Amino acid sequence: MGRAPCCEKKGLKKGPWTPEEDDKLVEYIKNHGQGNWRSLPKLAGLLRCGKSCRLRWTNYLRPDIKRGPFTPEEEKLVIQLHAILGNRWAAISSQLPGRTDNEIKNLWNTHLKKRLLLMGFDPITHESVSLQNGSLTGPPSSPSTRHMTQWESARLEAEARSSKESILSLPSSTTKHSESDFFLRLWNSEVGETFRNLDNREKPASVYPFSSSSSETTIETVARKDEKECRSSKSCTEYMICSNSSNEVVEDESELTLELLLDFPSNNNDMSFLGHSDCYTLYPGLYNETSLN
DNA sequence: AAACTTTTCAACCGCCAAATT
DNA sequence: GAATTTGGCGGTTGAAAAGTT
Repeated sequence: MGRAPCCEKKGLKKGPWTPEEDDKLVEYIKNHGQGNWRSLPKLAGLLRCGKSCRLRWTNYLRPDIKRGPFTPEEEKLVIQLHAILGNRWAAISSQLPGRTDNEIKNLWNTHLKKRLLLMGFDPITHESVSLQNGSLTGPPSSPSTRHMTQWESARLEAEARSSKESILSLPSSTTKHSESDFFLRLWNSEVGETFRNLDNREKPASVYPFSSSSSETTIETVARKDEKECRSSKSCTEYMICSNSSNEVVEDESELTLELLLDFPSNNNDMSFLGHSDCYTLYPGLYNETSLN
């Protein structure tokens, strides 16, 4: 015998919520907090399914929701995160405070997807493509493999970058340093976790030379401590996109990492490796004023 | 001004993993 | 350990709004 059913299916209201219903839901949650969505409708005097109440609250009524149109910066961030995460809307929205997964999904499907297509990019793989006979053409690759490859490549480069910095004892307080390890914090945050926890069958076979469990714990601590800073910064994703503008698939990542370590600029004053180029050039013209809505 | 088309986005649906009994 | 529900997620739908003819 399991638990009681989530709600009586009969006599429940569906469709758009009325202001009165919204008031009841907000008032109830204000007084009793969220949780136990099953009993909430009855206790709040609503003829709605608990699931419907939860959706209304999380997507519309929550006080921390940022309403209004997306800023160009937010749109850039969504595009960059989508290149890495794919259609993981909840993971993407966790990096945009005040925005819901539903809102981001709608933004993608109604604006960004079309814009990328118009710019000649496949909105699934983010690869440059051309339109022939109304269909996309370009190098074949599985979207999930593409996103995993981008993750792996970006992560390895970020780890190599981090190692280089520690070897050189670069001052940790510099802005560029915090920019460069943003990816590592993202990787060790809940977003990266969705990838780390993927079934091994989906992961490219590889060796992770810097990913000992002890270092993860340390980085995770930093990640939590700096979560606020992370969320307000877009430099990591800018870097990720930049570092993955090539379409090459990483075949031997430990070797690549070694190469990256050895490929350190001979001139120690050259800090260009920290990633400060105009990363949006991956999508040339995408954010020209004329291309914005 | 009316008819038609396209776009937007809130809400629903079904699936799945985790939790509960 | 099986059966069942819950909560969360991504995909899809359809009514309303906006745009076009």
